[in-house]
Amino acid sequence: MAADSPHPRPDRLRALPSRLLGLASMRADRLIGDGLAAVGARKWHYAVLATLQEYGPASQSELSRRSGIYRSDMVAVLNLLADEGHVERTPDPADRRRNVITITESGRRRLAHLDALLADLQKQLLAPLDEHERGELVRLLRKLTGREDEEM
Amino acid sequence: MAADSPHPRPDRLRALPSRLLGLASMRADRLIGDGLAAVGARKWHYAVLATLQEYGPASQSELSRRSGIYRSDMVAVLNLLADEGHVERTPDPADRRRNVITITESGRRRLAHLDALLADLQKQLLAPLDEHERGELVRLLRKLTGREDEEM
DNA sequence: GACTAACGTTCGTCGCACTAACGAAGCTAT
DNA sequence: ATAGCTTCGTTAGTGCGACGAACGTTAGTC
Repeated sequence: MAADSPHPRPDRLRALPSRLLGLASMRADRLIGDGLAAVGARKWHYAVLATLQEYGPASQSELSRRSGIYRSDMVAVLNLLADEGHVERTPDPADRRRNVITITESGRRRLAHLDALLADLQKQLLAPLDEHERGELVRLLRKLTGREDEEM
Repeated sequence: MAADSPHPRPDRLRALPSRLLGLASMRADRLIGDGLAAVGARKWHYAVLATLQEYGPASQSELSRRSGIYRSDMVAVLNLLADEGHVERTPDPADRRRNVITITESGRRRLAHLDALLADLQKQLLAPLDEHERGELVRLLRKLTGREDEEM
């Protein structure tokens, strides 16, 4: 191999916040993605189920706004969840443009399962940090993304 | 705006570290991506130029390892940088499989320019955080991604 | 001299964020 | 009432970043 030049200065790349964020996010994505894939789920499935359970039944576009998924992509997610029997999609009698999405009993069980799995994966993800640091990281990220308003 | 439904329970989604990381990273990506695009650059160009300047000339695969870009994708990046005259790609006489990539004077100027731009963008990115918090965030991210070894 | 491995390169895949457009349905105003 | 705007679900498609497969070329190894 070529002479590894002595790198006296730790490069700026390693300290670049945007880069660190990207790196951390990539790891997280992979960890969570793989973990969920192992049980045949994707993060959107979890997001939708959780949103449904917490906010109650909603139309697809409301789900989109609440969960952050584009309504274009919501279709496929709901198709899958409906096929698996985790949600029900019924036309809204009050507004015939809308579908009302409801979580089923099976969906609740699925969500509970995924919740446990997710909790474990988050632990793995944050393993290098101690308890206080984990809290700090979450706080900082919330502040950074403008989500620090609602208390946890 | 739509009636914000009373959400009595702060949902788990908002506090999920992996999700916050993804959100923050997306914002960062966009901010930096747009900022760099405004001057016709991409983050990989910066990464490669910075790596070259800090570690000196190297083969493409070494650049890949050092900067984190896949060697498949390195080709296009170097094509562009070479076309713009920011790097030189010459065959390595010592190993004819390799190319030696060298940063040019023009590349150095470009890098300096991008450095200034990047510094500004990072400031924008971290605007919601105070000085101490920025340091903490970087520290936590480095620890999280296993890059806390080399001091900054 | 045959095997193996690394290098640069091309091509293709996968997932994600996002846009455009469209028919169906609701809302509003004149 | 009807014309015009908006919203909803849906389809299709774009762009990009991360990643894998394979190939010809070249080095090193037995």
